[in-house]
Amino acid sequence: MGHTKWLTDEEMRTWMVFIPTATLISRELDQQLKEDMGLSHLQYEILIHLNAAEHGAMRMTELAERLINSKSGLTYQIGQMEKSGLVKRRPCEWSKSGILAEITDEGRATLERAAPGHVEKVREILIDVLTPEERAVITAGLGRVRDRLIERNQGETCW
Amino acid sequence: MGHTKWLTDEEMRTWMVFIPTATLISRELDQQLKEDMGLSHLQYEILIHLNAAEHGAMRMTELAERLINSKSGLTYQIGQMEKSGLVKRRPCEWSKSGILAEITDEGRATLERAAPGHVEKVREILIDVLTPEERAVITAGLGRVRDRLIERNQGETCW
DNA sequence: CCGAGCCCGTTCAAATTTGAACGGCATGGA
DNA sequence: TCCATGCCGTTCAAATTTGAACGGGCTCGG
Repeated sequence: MGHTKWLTDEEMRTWMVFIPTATLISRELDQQLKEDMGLSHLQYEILIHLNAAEHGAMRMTELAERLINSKSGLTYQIGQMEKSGLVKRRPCEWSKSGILAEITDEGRATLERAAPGHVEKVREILIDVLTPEERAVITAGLGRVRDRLIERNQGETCW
Repeated sequence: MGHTKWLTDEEMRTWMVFIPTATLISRELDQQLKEDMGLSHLQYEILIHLNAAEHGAMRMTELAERLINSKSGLTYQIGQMEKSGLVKRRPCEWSKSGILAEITDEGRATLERAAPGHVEKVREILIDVLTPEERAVITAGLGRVRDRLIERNQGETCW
């Protein structure tokens, strides 16, 4: 505990580049989705996850975990999206206390319309700016970082 | 514009790893700072920037830009931190309408107490999980991504 | 001198996020 | 059977964030 192992210049550069980049990317995507389709990035992600799930439905808690979101935050957003007709709630058959969030046809249609612009933006600001080699390294390295963080958070119930 | 250039599997993997990792890291740091020192990550960053600035002071708008934050959001947070005594406001001498946010002694002391734990966490969750080679690639690649985003946002006044 | 336009930081209302607490339901051991 | 415990999704109040609008001061062209 006595001595802090400070970051070297090289380490500091990595760190100083990571957060701002992530913030900028997030901001950019949010803005694009909002302008084009009136969706927040979170809402878009919700649609993506539900669309990919079997039967287009997923349980609230599981969805929250996948999205790395708080349960209450998800409740709120699903509420909003239900109002917009992108999603609907349905009781879960096999677990009486569970609730399924299910994507509607309108939700799928919205997603289809939103996807091209979103993907294009992702390419433009991130993917196409990196070389395949860089992408490979980033995928491997950050993948490891992510897995550790997920693993470590296993024990905790939720937020 | 007919055809969307979708992401390949390899590209998709990069993308699917990036946002969750950033989210998890951000969450983790927020939590650690909050628990240890009652600071949000934004507040910590504000202290870092002010501490590094000449005279420990910076103009609101410039600070907001550096932090990639909205002006109104910064006004709010500086207000909070002023209440806590970490920061104070001071009129800007050379530009009558400007205001300087200045770190206080208490702010510096808080930062000093907060830094070791923060750095340790950054190491633990990101830096030490990556090899030096990975860090080099990430710094270069994401640095380019960041610079492009900043450049592109030059024209816009603010948020 | 005057007014248009700009930058500054703030204000405001609305939207969102957060975390703690709650009620419903299920499970397992006493 | 009965209660402790745990998970589920929701609710609630408080904190924060967002974006538009505002008032003040400055500068430049008329």
